[in-house]
Amino acid sequence: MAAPQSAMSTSTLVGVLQGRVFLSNGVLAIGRADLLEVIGRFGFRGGAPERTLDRCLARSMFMRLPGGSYEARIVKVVLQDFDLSMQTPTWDAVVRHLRPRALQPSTSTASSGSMQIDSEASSSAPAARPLSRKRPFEEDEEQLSEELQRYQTTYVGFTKTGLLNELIRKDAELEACKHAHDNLKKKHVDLQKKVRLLQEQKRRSAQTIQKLAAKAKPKTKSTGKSRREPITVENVDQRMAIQRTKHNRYLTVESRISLSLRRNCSNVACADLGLVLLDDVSRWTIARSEVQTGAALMGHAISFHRGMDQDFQDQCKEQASGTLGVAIHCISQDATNGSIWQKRKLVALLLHTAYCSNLPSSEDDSSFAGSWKWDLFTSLECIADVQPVADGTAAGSIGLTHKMLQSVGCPSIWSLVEAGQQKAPQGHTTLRFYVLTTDRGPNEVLAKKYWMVLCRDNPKIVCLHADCNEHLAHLITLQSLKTCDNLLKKHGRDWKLFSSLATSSNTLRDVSKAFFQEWCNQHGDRSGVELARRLWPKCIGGRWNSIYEVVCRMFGVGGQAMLLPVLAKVLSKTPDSSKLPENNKPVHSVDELSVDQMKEYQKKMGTWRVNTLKVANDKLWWIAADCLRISGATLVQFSAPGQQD
DNA sequence: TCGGTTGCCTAGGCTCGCAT
DNA sequence: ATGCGAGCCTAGGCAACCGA
Repeated sequence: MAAPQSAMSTSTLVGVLQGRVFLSNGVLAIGRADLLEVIGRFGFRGGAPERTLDRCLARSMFMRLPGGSYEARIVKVVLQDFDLSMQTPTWDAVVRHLRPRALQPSTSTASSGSMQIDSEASSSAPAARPLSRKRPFEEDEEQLSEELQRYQTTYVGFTKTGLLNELIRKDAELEACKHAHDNLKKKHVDLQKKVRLLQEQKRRSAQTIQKLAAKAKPKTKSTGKSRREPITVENVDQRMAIQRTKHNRYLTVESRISLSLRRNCSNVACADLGLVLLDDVSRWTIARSEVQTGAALMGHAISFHRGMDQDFQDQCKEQASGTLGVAIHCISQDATNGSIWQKRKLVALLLHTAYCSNLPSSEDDSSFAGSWKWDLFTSLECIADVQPVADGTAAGSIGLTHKMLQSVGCPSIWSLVEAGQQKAPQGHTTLRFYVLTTDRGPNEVLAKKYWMVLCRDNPKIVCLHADCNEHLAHLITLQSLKTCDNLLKKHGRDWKLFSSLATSSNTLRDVSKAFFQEWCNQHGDRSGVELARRLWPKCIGGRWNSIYEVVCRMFGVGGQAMLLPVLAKVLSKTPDSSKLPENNKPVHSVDELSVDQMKEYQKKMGTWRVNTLKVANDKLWWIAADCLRISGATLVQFSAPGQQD
């Protein structure tokens, strides 16, 4: 804002800072916007600043100057008697001391001097706020002057500005002390609360210990057995009951385990299990119980393996001459099909550990020779936490195995080799056996080789391979299919058994609707609903046992006599070629790829239909399938015991 | 501390309506 | 007739809050 020239006629212009004009009589010549800000900051009379300004102007509390400026005398008191070299913080503090309730127009002449204000800080100076030293404006001039004069008499040699600065400094110190005091007070209250809580915890713990001790004492005396009885057929209802504590509020630990077992042994959602059990238990309680039970099992496994390590270390310390420690870890690991969770596979690991920290030598115990003394071993079977498969390679498999073993506290070959363990003192030996049971996937086979390489230089770690029996059934089926194909070739057949079964099942799935209708036409509606309504099962390569479902269905619906007439009728019809691009019909899709795929599919299905009809007419195909069905029953029983009818 | 409630979110499956 | 997307449902996870 430019300095109004007319203002110089009544006051002497001494400076222009940040658009504000400072006059030698201690007033500001400021613009309307600044004046409104001043009114807003000092809260003159309350109400909207605009209305306040209008009222003040009407009462000549501000003087309007030519050029759109106003003369505001709010700084008169300060400027009268002081040297005017105060910095902005000082100025703000002074204003706080002098927060006026009303502005009194003053006619007093001003003293000379100039005021310097930090322009940047000035614009963001804090708004006036009431302080402990707040005074009404009516008394401000007289009281402040009297107070300062009194101080000057006491503190001789100080200027008024110096005294004021001292007051401001003391104010700041007081504020800081108050703040620190509040903090300490709060901390004190918190600590008192914490002490009370700890005392309460201590008291309760002591009570619980007393109660448990009182409970345990008579039982151990009277029976001499463990406090917990194992679950048997007779007491299963009692042990698995859902019970609550005496206030009927909290579930007992046994009940929580029971809930989680019931949930895991059933296919009932958490939200519905309460309804099934006729207990008003929330789904969250059941979910929490599952987590707690799982955590307890994991904790037990970790505790067991730590105990094992401790036992081995104790034996090492004792330096028992000629003793042998043996640990056997049987690891079974397999992954699910892909995309089971977040587009990824999941892998599970079953671990069976048995160990004996001090196996007697054959010289010590004559009965030991020739047989293991398994009663000296302590064992545990546990399941590691399920992990998602991020890397399907052998290295990824090793990483997952290592991670899952760590999760149950069992050292892996890797961790043993890395830790340089097996450095037992002279006289004591600890042997570790790792039995790795997996499928015959290429990554698993390679991973097993990696494990063997890892421990090849360590004679105290033995790594053994084993094949999973369930996967073995698939491998046996595969081998029998190969043998069957060789025999078929010798009998002049150009089709193979698995591929012909897969082709026929795909064809039957493709024509399922027509197949059902034709079956109903030929064999009646009742037979159609019973035998032909369900979708034909699929053959899946790799899951070789899947063909048993197909051959069982083939003979379950009546074999060649029932199936062939229907198939012949359905497959003799020309396939629907209405969508083939060779026809001159308009094609909706503009996607060339999908057109190509459609053509390819139609072509393939045409070939499959011909092949299906061909093998269905061949008596040998039915005989081979029947042989497979009969011979496979045992394998399926091994592989998936619940599936066999 | 425990158990219940509520709200918000994700994933997957299914149905239905609409456009082609 | 078919493909596609919106919407709904189910199952479940997580966090915050509340009351006893």
